[in-house]
Amino acid sequence: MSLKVYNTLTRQKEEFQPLSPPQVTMYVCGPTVYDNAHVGHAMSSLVFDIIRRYLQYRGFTVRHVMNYTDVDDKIIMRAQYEEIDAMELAERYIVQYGDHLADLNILPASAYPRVSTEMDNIVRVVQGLIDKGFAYEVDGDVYFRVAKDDDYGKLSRRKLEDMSSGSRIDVDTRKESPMDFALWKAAKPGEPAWDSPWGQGRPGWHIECSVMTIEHLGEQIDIHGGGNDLIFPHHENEIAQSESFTGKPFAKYWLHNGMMQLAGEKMSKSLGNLVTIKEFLSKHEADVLRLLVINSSYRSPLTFNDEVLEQTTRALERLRGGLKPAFPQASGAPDEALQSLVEQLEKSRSGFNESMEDDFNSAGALGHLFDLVRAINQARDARATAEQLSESQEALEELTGVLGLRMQARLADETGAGPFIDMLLEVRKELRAEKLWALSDKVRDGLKALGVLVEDTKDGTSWRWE
RNA sequence: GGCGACGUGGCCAAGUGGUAAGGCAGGGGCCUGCAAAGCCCCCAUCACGGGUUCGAAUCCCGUCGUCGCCUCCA
Repeated sequence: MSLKVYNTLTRQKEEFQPLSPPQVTMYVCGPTVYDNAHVGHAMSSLVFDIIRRYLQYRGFTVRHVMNYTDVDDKIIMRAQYEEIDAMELAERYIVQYGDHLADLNILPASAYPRVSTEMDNIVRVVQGLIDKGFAYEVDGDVYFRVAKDDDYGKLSRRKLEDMSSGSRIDVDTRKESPMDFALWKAAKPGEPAWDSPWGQGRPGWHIECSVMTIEHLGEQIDIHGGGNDLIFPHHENEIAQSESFTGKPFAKYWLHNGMMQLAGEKMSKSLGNLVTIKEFLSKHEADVLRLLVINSSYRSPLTFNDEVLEQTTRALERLRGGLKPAFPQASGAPDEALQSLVEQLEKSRSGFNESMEDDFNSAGALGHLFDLVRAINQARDARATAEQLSESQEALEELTGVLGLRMQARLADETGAGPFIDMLLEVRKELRAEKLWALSDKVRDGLKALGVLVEDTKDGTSWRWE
């Protein structure tokens, strides 16, 4: 099999061939830390976590870097408003985002560089661009000279002429071209500032990612990822800076995730239509968000609303149901039942792989896992023993694990209520033996009201948190 | 205005040339004291109009609609 990935740069699926296998270098643009992160940010981190996990499952060694933008206009404005230090504000949200990543079961990156810790490198690269004629200084600002970069616009497929005509950018007459963008901005009074050959100032937005990529992964990398709202201008400018500086192709594959949609619109801070990760996790399990992401193409917009969350929660229950144990008194399933389980396991495993090979088609892969769940349930119903189910259930755990699902339902003893619930169910068992249905149902309904689902089977009664 | 993406059953969503995965919801049945869970069965011809082809949801043209980027944004 061969892995195909959709490359924004070429607008087509290409065979994935890293520069020096089995090593894969991947840089993903992280958040600007000035406020609570929302589920759209989580989506992006989840998408690239799934990609990373699949690459590792497939035998690649992934070096993964995600940055935090901790020097930025909005951080400064917010800090001034709250009357605290800008770095302190950024630190607060960096810590919070790190917690979110852990809560969401996202594998730790190899490095989390920040603008504030890369300042020397940034200055060095900006100076290098000036030296090579790709940038110029005006009144303490440094701008990238777009006209000097002959393939500028190749990622977003824009032509300079098209852009300047319809431009909404205020024309800064000091710039040679309206499309020239800032590499370094002179400090205004009261703003955080760093020393540079052009005076006190701070970096422009795009340069940090070029510098961090080169510093932490090298001048040429395999995968550069981020939301598709970053294609222009951010990634376009990264390419311009990096390739002008190094003279080499920058990232081989550009991967972009679609936007989270709330009420038909992109979820964003500026539109104010957002659900923070904190809010989400207070109401739902992390696996629900991950399953939502898995169940559609990472490149497409993702519908996010209460109805879909409800559906996804149910789907997660079903998926986990495949891991329920064999019946305690199971005596063994007939050969043909076991045979069809084995066949479905093979089909599901190969189907899963084929789907994921096709540009990480996790939704297709998930479909094959649900087929496996059904087969396991059928075998269990046919009295398969734990031993007879184990191979399939282990495969289900392995493959859902590749997608990063934890598959752990809320633990029974999490609240310490387990022994009390067990005792109630023991009493209920006696009530049922006496056929006192009204009373036994009262116990079940009462527990249900407290979030405990009671299920009777031939082999006894089990319960779980709703 | 420029560039790009998308429009599949009630909802979410795979599938990009050979006659529509999966999940949720719904209907019927089995099981069950009842329920829950599980199992079985049923439930779409793919926005619309042309065209190419033996054959199209899948390719081309047009129309309508939705969304994204062009300004900070995952």
